[in-house]
This record gives sequence, structure tokens and C-alpha cells, in this order.
Amino acid sequence: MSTTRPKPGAHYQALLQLLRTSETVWNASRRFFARWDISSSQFNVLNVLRDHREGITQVELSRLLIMHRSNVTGLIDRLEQRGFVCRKENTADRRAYRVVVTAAGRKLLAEVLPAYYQAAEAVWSGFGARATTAFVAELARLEKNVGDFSETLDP
Amino acid sequence: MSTTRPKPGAHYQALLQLLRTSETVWNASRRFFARWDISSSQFNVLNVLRDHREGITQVELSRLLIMHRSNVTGLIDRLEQRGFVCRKENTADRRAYRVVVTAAGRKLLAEVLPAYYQAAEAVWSGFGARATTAFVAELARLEKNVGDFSETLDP
DNA sequence: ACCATATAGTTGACATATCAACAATCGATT
DNA sequence: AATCGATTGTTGATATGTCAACTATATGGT
Repeated sequence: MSTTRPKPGAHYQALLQLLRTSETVWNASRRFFARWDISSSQFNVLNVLRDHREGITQVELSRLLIMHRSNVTGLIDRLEQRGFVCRKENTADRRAYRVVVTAAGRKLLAEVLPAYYQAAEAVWSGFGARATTAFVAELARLEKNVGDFSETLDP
Repeated sequence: MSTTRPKPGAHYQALLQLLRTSETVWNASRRFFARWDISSSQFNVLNVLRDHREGITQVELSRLLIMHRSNVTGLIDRLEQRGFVCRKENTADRRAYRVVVTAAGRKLLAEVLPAYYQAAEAVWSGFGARATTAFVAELARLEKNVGDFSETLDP
């Protein structure tokens, strides 16, 4: 043996496949939402807000969507400009807003969601109930592995 | 029945899990490469170029990495500034460059790759050879479904 | 040789994402 | 009540990504 470099094995190939599949899913997601001229992120904002009639703060949004709070600013700016959400003053804490979906936002969601559920069916066509459940369990296990590994990294 | 809205079923939940796992994988990937102050994309560029000593064009890179060619410009700009790649003139076609990895780029890869293979093992820990193979096959099937669905969309 | 068409790379406008630094505000401790 | 530390949201710098429009070059048909 003249080299100590680990060989790219099955697990490396599997990781590549995972990344490739993720990429494909993301791109399809972008094309899907383009029909309503929104981004995946904008949809996610609306979808989260749907369950909070009283509104939530931008920091809460950033936690639910797992993104930096500075990113939420621009996202809400653009959604507000188009009338899908609204920043309401928060009397309890004057630093924060309560972000709420407007009627227009709800109307948009009502159009998108049925198509989204249909898309999910298309994506998993050929996967029976049992296969889907098993696959999801493995995805969850994988996610935990990745999370654990991520925590072993320095910063 | 007072509503025709499809209910969020197992396949919808499965799609959410897939997106969540993808997100986690991407974030871990970013943190991992931060150790060498490079992005996942920059690594992917170097990793692809590794197999092409004679160099490839930016358009070829954009196809291999599934990104727009205009994105490759900036990516190569930054990698070139840091001395990891180099644009060589292409005598055969004066419109195109031949992008090659430099010695510094190969040195970087030699540091990153072993850690990357190790990371892959950590990510798939608990997945035996058979389970991994089966999982990859399902990922591939899923990817095909998503691709097919994507093609049914307008643009 | 000429011209139409296609392709390679760049640029500018924009959306999404990160981070650091900042102002305003909150809360708790003194 | 005054102050210190933490939190909320914004801003500016930067990276990644898209697309449309542009220049320069290739290529193929007449």
C-alpha cells in the first residue's frame, strides 16, 4: 500500500446521492412556486404564519424557519410590499412586531396548498404507505447523525 | 363534505421530512467546509476539476455542478484570487477558458478529502452496507419522481 | 466569403442567505 | 431609579444563486 488516503466508498457515494436528490428537490420546489411568483422561503413564511392568527415576531419566525433574523427582515419587507403579510405593533414589547398573514396572503395559501399536497403525492408515487414510513424513519435517523456530526465541528 | 381541500397526509409529511433533512445536510456541509474557509460550491468546483488535469470550460463546469453559467464566473473569480484554480487560454476555442486546479488547490483538496470521507462515514453510521444501498436506490427513485414532476410544470 | 445562428463568458439587477455592528428596548439586579 | 446585560430588528458587506442582455467567437449553409 503506497497511499493512506481513504477510498471513496459506499457511504461517500451515498452522501453524494443525498446531496444530488436534495438539490433536485430544491430546484423542483423553486419551479413549483414560480407559478405564483413566490419563493420557497416566502411560502414557508406564509405557511408558518397561517397557524398564528395573533402573529409572531420575526425572531420567532427565524427560529421556526431556521434562518438568521437578518434574513427575515428582507423576506417580510417583500411579502409586506405585495400585501401578503403585515407588521403590527406589539404593545407588550415595543422592540418586536407581530407579523400576521393578510386576507390576500390567506387567499394565496388557499390556491397553493392543494397543489402542494398534490405535488407531494406525485413525488412519492410508487412509494406505498409502508415504504414511505420506513423511508421517513431513515431520513430522520440520517438527520440525527448529521446533526450530531455537525456538533463535533469547532465554531 | 364541506371542503375539497386535500388533507396533509403521509406523503406531505414525508416531503417535509425530506426538505428538513436536506436543509440539515446543507448546513452541516457549510459548517464542515468553514474549517478551510471555503464554501460547498467552491469545494465542488475543485473536486470536479481534480479529474480534469487538462481543464474544462466554465460551461462544462456549470453543467456538472447543475448551476447557471453566470454563477460560475464569480465562483472561479474568487477561487482564482485565492490561487486555487487558474484560467488558461483555450487555443482551440478562443471564447472559452480551460479552468484547472493549481498546486495550491490540490494541496487543499488533499487536506479536505480525507476528512470528507470520514464525515460520510459519520453521517451513515448505523447504516449497514445493505441498508445504505437500499436507501440510495430509493433516493434515486425519488429523484426521478421529482424530476418527472418538475417537467410537468409550465416554464 | 458571407451571414445566420449558436455558444462562452461577463455583467447588472435581483432574491436569498450569512455575519457583524448598531439603536432601541426590555428586564433584572442593585 | 439607574445601570448592565440580553434581545429585537435593521443595516451594510459579502457569497451564492437566478435571469436577461451583451460581446466575442464558432460553425454551418448558401
